Amino acid sequence: MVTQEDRHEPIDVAMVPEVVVQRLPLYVRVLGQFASAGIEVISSEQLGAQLQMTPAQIRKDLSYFGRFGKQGRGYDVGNLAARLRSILGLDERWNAVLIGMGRLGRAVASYPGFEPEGFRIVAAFDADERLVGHQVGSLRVQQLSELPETVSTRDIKIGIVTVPAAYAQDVINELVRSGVKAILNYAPIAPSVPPDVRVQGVDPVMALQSMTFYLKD
Amino acid sequence: MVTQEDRHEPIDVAMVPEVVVQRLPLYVRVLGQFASAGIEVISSEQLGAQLQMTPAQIRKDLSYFGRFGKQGRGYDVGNLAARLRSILGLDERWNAVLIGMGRLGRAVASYPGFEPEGFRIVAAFDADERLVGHQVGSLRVQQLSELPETVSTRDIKIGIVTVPAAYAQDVINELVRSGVKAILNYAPIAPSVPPDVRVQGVDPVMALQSMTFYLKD
DNA sequence: GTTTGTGAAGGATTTCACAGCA
DNA sequence: TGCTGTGAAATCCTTCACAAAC
Repeated sequence: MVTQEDRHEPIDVAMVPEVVVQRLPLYVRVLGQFASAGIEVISSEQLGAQLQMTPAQIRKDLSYFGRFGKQGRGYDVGNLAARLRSILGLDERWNAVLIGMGRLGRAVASYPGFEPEGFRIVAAFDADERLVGHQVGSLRVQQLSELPETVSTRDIKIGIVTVPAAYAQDVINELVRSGVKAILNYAPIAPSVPPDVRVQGVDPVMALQSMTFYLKD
Repeated sequence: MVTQEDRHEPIDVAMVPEVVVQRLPLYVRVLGQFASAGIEVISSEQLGAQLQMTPAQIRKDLSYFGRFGKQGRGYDVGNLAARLRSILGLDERWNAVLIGMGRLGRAVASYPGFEPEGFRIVAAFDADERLVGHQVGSLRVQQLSELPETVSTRDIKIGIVTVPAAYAQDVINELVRSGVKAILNYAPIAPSVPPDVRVQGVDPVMALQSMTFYLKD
């Protein structure tokens, strides 16, 4: 028998505002924190207090995906976290390629935060001949010409770019041509990509630069 | 004589939407790219094409801060970049403290991207006694108890947090108590801070997690 | 002719406020 | 009673469209 709660209404991706999708990982995070603290049920009020947002926004955000709470009680922390992970596709494992094996690339390759969240870097590339063939952790650095082959045979949808700014757009173009659909860009540039490809920048300098506006008195 | 262009209308910070402030560093970036390419004048149309946004949005964003363009011509790349840098406070130098000198902290300490943009890490801290006193680049690792003193004597408004998730909220509380007003948080948590303190997270995992929503077919 | 700067219109997101359920 | 889920209202943000400037 299929109950209200069990039913997985297929989510119409286009109906969900992007800002809402951006906040989902945040909810997953904070639910994890509450779970670690042994809290099993939580209200939108409490979540809002922790995240410094209004309870209404949290409830509205969640309502795009289903009905996860119980009136008079709140949300089951573990269940809500699991549902959100599933909605985000975090119950799958995602293979990624890493391009650029300089200082930054090696730091990213050895970052221990990806694996426990289901992201695995399965191949590494560099344009520098001298690096090709070297072993970095469990990865052997490949030459860029092997990229399309690797992406398609290993079903890779994610590319991570850690090359110098001057090469980043070219590398991103290569990733796109190879069929990658999501790019995590560490290079300090504003890249151009086709509309069906997503880019997220990881850029500590830009993050600082937007805060200084509020710091100058 | 004070012309229209020279006049620095004092910007009412509260009047500027936050989204606009977030985009300013992006404009600075892309203007830099155009400058490097030897381009001296640029239209909102061209800027919009590069950034994949509408020309109207760029013009509207800039209009919050002044009138920087010339009708029929466009914007002087160098001048606009300089004006935006000044608006963001990027013509000042900003001192920052770094807390957490483990693997990630050392990588951040040696990241060469901060200095050329006016951000300088002037002090480093770690709770681990065994690290205190060690030299990391030009920084001597200090014990956390010296944080308030260092923040106030060296006029530090920015804190960079690279401690493990479990300690991050405590460290952020310490930074806030010491008087830091902007925090760059590398820890995978959603921290709470008072409303007069800004936080920006640098979180590659969350960036990936919001893209997978669109990847699952 | 070209492109800016900007009110006004349109669209998107957030918040309100309350019916409905546990 | 307490809290969710959600239409409707309010607010915020983007885009339009055009007068003014070069």
